[in-house]
Amino acid sequence: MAKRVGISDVAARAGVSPTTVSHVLSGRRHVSEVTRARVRSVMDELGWEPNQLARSLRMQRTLTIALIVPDITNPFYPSVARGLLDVVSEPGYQVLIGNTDGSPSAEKDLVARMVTRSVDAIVFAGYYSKSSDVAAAVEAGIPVALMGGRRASAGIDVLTSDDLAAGEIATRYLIGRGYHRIAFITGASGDGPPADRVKGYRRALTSAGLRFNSQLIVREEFSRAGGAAGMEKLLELHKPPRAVLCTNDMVAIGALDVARARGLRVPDDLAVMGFDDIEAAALISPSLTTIAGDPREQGRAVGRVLLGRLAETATTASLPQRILFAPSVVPRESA
Amino acid sequence: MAKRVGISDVAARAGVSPTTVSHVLSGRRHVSEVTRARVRSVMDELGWEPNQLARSLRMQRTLTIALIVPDITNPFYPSVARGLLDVVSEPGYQVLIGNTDGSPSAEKDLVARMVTRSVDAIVFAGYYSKSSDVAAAVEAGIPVALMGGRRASAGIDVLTSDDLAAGEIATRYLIGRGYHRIAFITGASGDGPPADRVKGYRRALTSAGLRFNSQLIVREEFSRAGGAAGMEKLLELHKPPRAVLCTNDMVAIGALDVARARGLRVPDDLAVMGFDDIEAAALISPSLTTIAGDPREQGRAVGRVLLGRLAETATTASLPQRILFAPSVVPRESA
DNA sequence: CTGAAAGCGCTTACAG
DNA sequence: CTGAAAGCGCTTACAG
Repeated sequence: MAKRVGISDVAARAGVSPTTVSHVLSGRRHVSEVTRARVRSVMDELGWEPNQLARSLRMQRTLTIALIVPDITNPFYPSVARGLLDVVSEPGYQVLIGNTDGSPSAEKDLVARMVTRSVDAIVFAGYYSKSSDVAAAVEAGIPVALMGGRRASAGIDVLTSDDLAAGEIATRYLIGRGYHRIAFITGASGDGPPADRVKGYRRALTSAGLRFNSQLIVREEFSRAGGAAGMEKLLELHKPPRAVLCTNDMVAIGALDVARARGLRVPDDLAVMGFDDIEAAALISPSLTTIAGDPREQGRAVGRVLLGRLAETATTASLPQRILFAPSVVPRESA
Repeated sequence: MAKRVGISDVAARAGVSPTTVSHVLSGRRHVSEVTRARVRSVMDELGWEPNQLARSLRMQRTLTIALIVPDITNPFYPSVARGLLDVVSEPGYQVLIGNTDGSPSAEKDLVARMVTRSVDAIVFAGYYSKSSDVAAAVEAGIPVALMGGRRASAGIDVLTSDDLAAGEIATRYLIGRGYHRIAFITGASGDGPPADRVKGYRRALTSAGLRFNSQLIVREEFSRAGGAAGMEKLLELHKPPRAVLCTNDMVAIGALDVARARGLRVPDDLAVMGFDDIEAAALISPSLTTIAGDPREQGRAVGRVLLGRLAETATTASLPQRILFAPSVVPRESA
């Protein structure tokens, strides 16, 4: 590899100053037709492209967005990444990914690293996203989009799926199909998305004039085994449910395992519904009716919000927003 | 946000030169105990961390690795990304992701962009990875790891799954379980991984003393529908196969659909095997026996190779390597 | 319409 | 043991 050519090489060869070369590139000041043509041809000839590093240092922006997630291996996040890339690539941004495994120290560390790298913006998704996780970025004046947070605050826009609506929509769907005795297999109580889904379930029951029965809420692990255990418990009830909502698709698959083992017909004897629409939901048999957000669209929305922030000036800045993504039913065989 | 503090602020406050501050940070030259302690405390006090951009420009390395893939949404790639992060994060590298959709122009474009951004290394995975795709990087002296390429060349290490071995291993597994009439549902002929899998299948048959029968190779789309279509064709044969190898798991799931519809018992009447071990393979019923590489480990291997290249000097440089990843059988219910 | 010079924030030969 | 100065490769006030 020969010595990399720089702007001054181009300038010398074209018989102009680096200033002028820079201006033909940026178009930020008029350059005479002939000069411009000459510079352009020298650029092509030498194959020169401006070094982004130097440019970034000088212009104080890197055209880089950090995407910090708990586990890039969880299919939700690649879809978000895709959506983000969909909208930010065109204006020239690249995305830097960071994986935290949900560890608070890794989260802090990664945010700090991204700050020292002068990323232009950060999208942060933690299992329990809190604004304190991104304090270092906010302090440095870097706009952040928090996925899954409870509320927006200065410098932090929040974008999250509407889990309460998800629970409501799922429940209304089952009620609409004639199921009145509906159970819910969820996890340990807390106040994350699972709790919101249960809240939506209660709300939908109430507004349909159905009684909420706490016996029909069972708490298990968020796994296939948890779903199976929950289903067993429900079937031991004096009056077992006719339909069961499961806090996520893996739990629903566990519930279906039990239904199959017991010889129950799904959805006739028992309807089963999950949340998230993982890839397997469509592939198992019976296929799983579930509630889906659109992670790629969420990624796009995040990109748009951030691009908006990056285009703002101090005087045009709008208030931090909280954007909720409405989910919808993906009807399949199980309910 | 106050004006960002720089190395000269730290130096001034500690009563030393920026040179010294830099050296206490890098440890590349001795600094007296007391000075070092003073500088350190000022660093903490002001919360100063060196601006990576400036550092990169000066040191001519960015501690950044680009990962260019066709579709980050294909679960194979997030796993590779994870493995890559596993090994490169510790020494301080970050990874920049690029999505090409397999478009040759997007591939060239992304490689070029990564070069202008002075990434330290590139891992490139195309659907049909060729070294010409990364020519710009090689010219710029940036080491590249090509995933899926046919051969290594100057500046390009190749790491790829051993599809020939995969086909052989799968076939031997079926033979070992007593299946002798084994079909293969694959795609249009070509010379990518699918063709290698078929080649391995032929080789295993031959070395087991079984006859290769071209009627038992059917070519369909790489999809669930393709798998179903292929299975139908095979069942129409005068003597249908007792076992079928499918070029990937989605195709295998299509084959299983047909088996279920026809009331065939799997694996007694018909054994079905796929390749790749997608998430759904374990979740469907009967669960799918398949062949798995270990994408995360592949990502780790890529990271190690690249880190090795980055540590090399002109004199210590070793020849480009081609590394093959051996797959293994994941035995489940379907075969 | 164009250029010389300063500066983004560091590191590192060079000198003492 | 330490510092002054040059330089990484650009962009942009400032001046003409």
